[in-house]
Amino acid sequence: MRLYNTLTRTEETFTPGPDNTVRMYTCGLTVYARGHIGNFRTFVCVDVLRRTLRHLMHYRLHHVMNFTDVDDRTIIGAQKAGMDLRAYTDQYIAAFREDAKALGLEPVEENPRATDPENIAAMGAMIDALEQRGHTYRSDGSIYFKIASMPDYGKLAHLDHAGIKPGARVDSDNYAKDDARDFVLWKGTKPGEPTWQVAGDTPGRPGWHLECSAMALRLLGESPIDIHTGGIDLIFPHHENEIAQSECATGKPFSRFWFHVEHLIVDDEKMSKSLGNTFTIPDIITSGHRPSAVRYLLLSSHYRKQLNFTWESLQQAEEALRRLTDCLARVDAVSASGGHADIQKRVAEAQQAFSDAMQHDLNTAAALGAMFELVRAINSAIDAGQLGTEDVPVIRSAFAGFDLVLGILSLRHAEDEQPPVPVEEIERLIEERHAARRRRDFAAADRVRDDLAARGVLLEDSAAGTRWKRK
RNA sequence: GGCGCCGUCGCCAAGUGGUAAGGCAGAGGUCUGCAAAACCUCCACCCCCGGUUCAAAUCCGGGCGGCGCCUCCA
Repeated sequence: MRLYNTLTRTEETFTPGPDNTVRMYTCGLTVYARGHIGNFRTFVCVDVLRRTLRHLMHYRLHHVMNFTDVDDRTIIGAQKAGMDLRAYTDQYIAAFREDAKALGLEPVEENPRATDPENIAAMGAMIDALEQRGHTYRSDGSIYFKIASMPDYGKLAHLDHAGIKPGARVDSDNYAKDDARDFVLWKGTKPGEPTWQVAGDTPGRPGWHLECSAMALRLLGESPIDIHTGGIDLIFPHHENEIAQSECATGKPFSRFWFHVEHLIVDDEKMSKSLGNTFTIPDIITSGHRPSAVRYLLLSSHYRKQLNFTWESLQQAEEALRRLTDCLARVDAVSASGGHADIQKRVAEAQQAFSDAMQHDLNTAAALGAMFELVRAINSAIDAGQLGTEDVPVIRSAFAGFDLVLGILSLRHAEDEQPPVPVEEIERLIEERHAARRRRDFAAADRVRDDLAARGVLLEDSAAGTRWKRK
């Protein structure tokens, strides 16, 4: 498949390692607050990459996504809450897991935390390697990476010293550095802060970038790993510095591919906690929308384009997704016997178009287009009475295949299994309404339908009977 | 100031050299007790101006507009 590589700024053919396994690392959430849907845009797009590699390309995955559970924000948050750092960050990891499930993220193979002892140890080992190779210096009890020691520093971000904005605040830390571009590997201990011992018993805590390099190499093995992913804002300085640390420590390239997801925008501004314009999954649910619609919306445009979040587009996503599930419900109700070569040909064409689109740098919008073209063909065939029970499994298996990659239909079905009104009650009311219709008491029948609609359940009559669905 | 991305129907969004996918919304029709769903029909000279080409939404140049990164950030 073709995949855009930030390192080369071109689309390249991606191939897995010799064992057909893809070793992938994703920079996960800093767990000082609940993640918002901008954060989750990245994770959903990475999930689609993961699913495409796994379910469409049939590669094996070894995918690591970390939790950053120690940094200024988590420390300050824990102090304010009067909690232990671990307990404080546990809450947000739990929230992440809930939201990830609501958005249909496939579990990844490993979710390390920066403060796990084996990861702290790996960071210490990396600092040792960097010290031995002469890439570090110490100042005020902290250990720094010396950028002047790495000739090709800046190759990912294409930024150099001259590109740094004059007068810009270069570092928010109160640590002494030789060069403004140098970054801290290990922050010297401060009173009241959590402390670990590494690198010749230096007390302190990890710098911003060290954990990802250390965990990626510890868990994924020898570099280069195959794909490193994250939000576009991580290109600089985070990923640039990860490259610096990892490559100077090992003497080998860190990652073959760099995959970056563009920002979610809201009101023409980046969605971010500092701007106060964020929405979380609980916010979405409170507003009466469904996580499946969020996932659909996030997949409706290309991952390398900014996506402007609006409630209108979320509603449009909701309706589009409904068209897909309504079609599949109609397919399930088909009772005529036989099979039809024409519709099965359309299915095969859609599968091809879907696969082509996904293999072309994850063109999810085009892949959805292929699904909708098939939906129209199927609906037309049903209306014309040209769909039989032999066609049904062919269609179902095609959509199951699409959904292994996109993960929207199964998510919606899971939501539908928990309607706002108990299923037994819905079924009882459908029976009541059915009786009313039989005695041609349409006023009573309509009342049942309207009442259910007010409670979030819609009824649809057809020759095959009455179907209910969530609003 | 440096680097990068983007501007396609009312809204969302593919297409990146061969004459504009798809979804939402809207209009008309068919079906229906009424709805809903579905189907059929209708709905775009692709921000502007030049240039290259037999041919450009797609390539080149110049504008205009928007966003991001250069500082913690998905």
